[in-house]
Amino acid sequence: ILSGGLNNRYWVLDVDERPGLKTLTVSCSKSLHPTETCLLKDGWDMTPVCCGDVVHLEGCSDGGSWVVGREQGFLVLLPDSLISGTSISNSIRCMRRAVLGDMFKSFDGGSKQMLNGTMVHEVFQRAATAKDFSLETLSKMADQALCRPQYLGDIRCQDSTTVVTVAELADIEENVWSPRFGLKGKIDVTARVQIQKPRSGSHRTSEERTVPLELKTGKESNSIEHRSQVILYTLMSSERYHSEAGLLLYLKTGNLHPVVASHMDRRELLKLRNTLVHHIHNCVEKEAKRSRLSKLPDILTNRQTCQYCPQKRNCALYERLNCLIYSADDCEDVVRDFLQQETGHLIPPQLSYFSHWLLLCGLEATSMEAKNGRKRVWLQTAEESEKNGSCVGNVQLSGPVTVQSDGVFLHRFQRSSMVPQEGLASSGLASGDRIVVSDQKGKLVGLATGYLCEVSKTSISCTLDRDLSKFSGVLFRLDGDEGVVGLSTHLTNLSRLMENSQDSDRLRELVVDLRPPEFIYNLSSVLPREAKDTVANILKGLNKPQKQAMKKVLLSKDYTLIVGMPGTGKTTTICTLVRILHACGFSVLLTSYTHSAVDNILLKLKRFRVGFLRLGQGQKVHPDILPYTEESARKKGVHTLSELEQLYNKELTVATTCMGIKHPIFTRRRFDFCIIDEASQISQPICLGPLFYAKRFVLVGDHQQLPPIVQNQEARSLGMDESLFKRLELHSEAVVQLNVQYRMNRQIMSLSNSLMYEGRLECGSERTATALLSLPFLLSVQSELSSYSKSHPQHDLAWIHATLLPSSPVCFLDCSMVPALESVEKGGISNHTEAALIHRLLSLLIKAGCKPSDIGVIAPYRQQLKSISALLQSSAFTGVEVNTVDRYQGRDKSLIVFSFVRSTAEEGNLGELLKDWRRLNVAITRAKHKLLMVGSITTLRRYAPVEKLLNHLEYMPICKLDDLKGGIRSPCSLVHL
DNA sequence: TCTCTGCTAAGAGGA
Repeated sequence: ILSGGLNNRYWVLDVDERPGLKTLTVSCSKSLHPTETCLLKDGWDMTPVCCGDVVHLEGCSDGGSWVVGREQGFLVLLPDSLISGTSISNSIRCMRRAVLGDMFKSFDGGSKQMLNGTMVHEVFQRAATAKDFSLETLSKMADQALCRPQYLGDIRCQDSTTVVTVAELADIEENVWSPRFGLKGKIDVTARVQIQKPRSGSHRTSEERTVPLELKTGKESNSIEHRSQVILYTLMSSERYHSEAGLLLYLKTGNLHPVVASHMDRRELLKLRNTLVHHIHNCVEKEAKRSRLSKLPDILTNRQTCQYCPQKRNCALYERLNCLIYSADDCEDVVRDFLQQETGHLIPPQLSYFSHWLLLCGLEATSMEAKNGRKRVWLQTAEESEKNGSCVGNVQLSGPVTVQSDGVFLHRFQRSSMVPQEGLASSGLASGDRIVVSDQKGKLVGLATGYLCEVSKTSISCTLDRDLSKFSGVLFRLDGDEGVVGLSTHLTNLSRLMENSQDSDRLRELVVDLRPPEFIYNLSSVLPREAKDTVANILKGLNKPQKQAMKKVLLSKDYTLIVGMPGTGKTTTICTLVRILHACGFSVLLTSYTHSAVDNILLKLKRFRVGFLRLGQGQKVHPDILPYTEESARKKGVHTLSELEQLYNKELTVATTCMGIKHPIFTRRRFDFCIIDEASQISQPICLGPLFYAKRFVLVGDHQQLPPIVQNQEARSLGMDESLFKRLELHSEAVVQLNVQYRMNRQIMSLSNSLMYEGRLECGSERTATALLSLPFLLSVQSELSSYSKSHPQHDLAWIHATLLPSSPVCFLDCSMVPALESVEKGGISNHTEAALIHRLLSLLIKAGCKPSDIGVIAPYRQQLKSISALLQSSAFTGVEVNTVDRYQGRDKSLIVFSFVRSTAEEGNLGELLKDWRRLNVAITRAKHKLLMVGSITTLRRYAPVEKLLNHLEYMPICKLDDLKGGIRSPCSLVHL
């Protein structure tokens, strides 16, 4: 989105370089006409700006020619990537460290001093808010701070002539997003101050200003880093307060330093920002059509500085990769020593693994960044965003703001009376959505974040992280916030895998070197005598492969892979496994990628009185599991470190998502086993995370079902969608297959057997094998159809009769000759004829007595779900679940209708989705009793997997809809039915 | 050519 004005955005069309001078040809118009020029000189010419970049220009433009030089103007590179103040001030010493810090985020372990700093900040901010700095109050507040649960367990103007008086606090911990300068940050204290300066005569002038005030609790260094931080806060809040100076307060000494920035200071800091953002955005580069990792800023060879750098391992790893990629190994002795010390324990294949995955993550990050929707908050007006359904504008605070127990602020907004009334409920935002609050004018961007609670026609309530009551009267906009989750967890896990430690060494052997897993041969050595009876009892309920799986896990020294084919009772198996391990006294870390998968197992486990601790945000946890969360345990009162330790150590079993491993519990606890469900859908770097905390692990999944989603095409082709489950499967001695299924009847199962499992899938019982759809009122529907046929002999309805029959569990309706062509819309691909046909079939099936809640409709494309749902609005269809293939994985329904969607008249481009065998396999294995497939065989034959399925189907009914006379040509003619 | 769920976050200080 390009624009002129205050937050202007220009596209760089051309870069002309000459010594000491860079000339950019830019345009802020979508048509790229007219163009303007921008002259960069006096050091600005070193800005790493490239063709195709978006820039923001400050200063004066004379008839379409900008000059950015020593005394005037700024250029902000890629301004929509907001860079934090601390990242920039960190880059002063070492740009390389700042870039690595952005990639490998949570790497800094923390220290006592940091914890102390956080607490002292809070005490000061509270005292300042209360305007009470008495010793008594301070010590009371300090005591309170010491008992605050979030700190528990987290172990890891001094100018003679000018007098500055802080008159009032405007805000504490104010959040600022500045799209103008491409900056973001949180300001410790925003203070209203009175500044009295001596004038040349005897008079003193006095003025009032609102300025950022930065607190420091450590040594009074008045360092360039500290002052830079203040300058950046002043700059990013300049549109709010128009201040030119800020304050730096050292709490240890009580000294207050005014920090006044010159143009030069701001200029140099913005140049640093530009360099930093350039490196962050260009971590991958193309060389002869192949992508590779880019070079980082140069390595600093200062022993003193590097010794304590939290990024030193990543720094060294990157340098080693450099040598691999660019075959340059002529480095200084100091550097060679450093590399040897940090990475000497790694062999080349391990470095390659790291390098390979870093590249994949870099590629994927590019694709994710392109889709990042957060910048809409400042680039799009509220009206534009409202049209997309991701925003509500023109709302005002209504009623008081109330503080909730968990420290969040409950706000209520209503549409301002100044603008035409329109229902809020239709906005597209729904309760539970994450939101960002900004002002309508775009001056106060990102004021607060939180969750929507309730959306009605007239008002919206939400819980926010900050109290906005002082903004009564201000017009706000609320934007849906998808958040910006980069790949820092991936990278952090990869980096940890390369660590020189026992845990990492072992995991590296298994995962990277693919060392064969080892097993012991005798169960009696692992089974405690007193647990034998209990275990034997639990085993009774299992079938043969399930029992084998249990045994294999107990005998494993490294890992076990459990292949859970569709319907084979994966959840039950995991639940039983946990019960057995629990009975043996083993501790278990139970995880999966999604909250719902974790809770599915826990819901079962709960019935067997196996205790567990569930970590994770209450908002995401299943209501019935909430009593087991840390949150609810804390409500009963946890006040001391030992109470907290007790809470964390009490249960043998701990459950959380793979991303939940940043929890402080993992700084202390190790587990005997880690079980990961859905493992075939988790990307390798994420799957590694929980494995660091367990001696042995169990991956449960099925690589014949859906793989991890990878957005970037190149990353996918380089293997990013290979899960750890798939990678380790080559060691067949570690694999147990659950092949006895209790879901599908014989005919439905045979599809999957011929498509994927080569006949290995078996029915668990004759009852499963022969179960059919129940349609109690089929007779009356049939007679209705017959009488319709009599009065309309031109419509041959034999195909409908055939389709409805419960005795034919698999049925393909071929629309090739109808024809039923797909349509490409903005939201994706859909097929209206298939949607209409499905609508009619469902009404008949429901009329025949099929319960709507027993029906699932599946399509590979979201847009098709929309067009089907739109037809199923009437209350008769309430309960029918319409969803994508991906979302149906792990679930089933008695009756499944699958819409293939794709159908083109000519040889067009085919999508990727249906080319995937695994997606098709998931789609056809969701039905228990009846599977109806709707699609155009002529088009679908071009997909290899569908072709194979169709060949198998020749033994089953395929209704060719061209056989009927007019009946389908206009599906509306079925309406009479 | 479109499938998707995870995540609070910027900063807390030392050498």
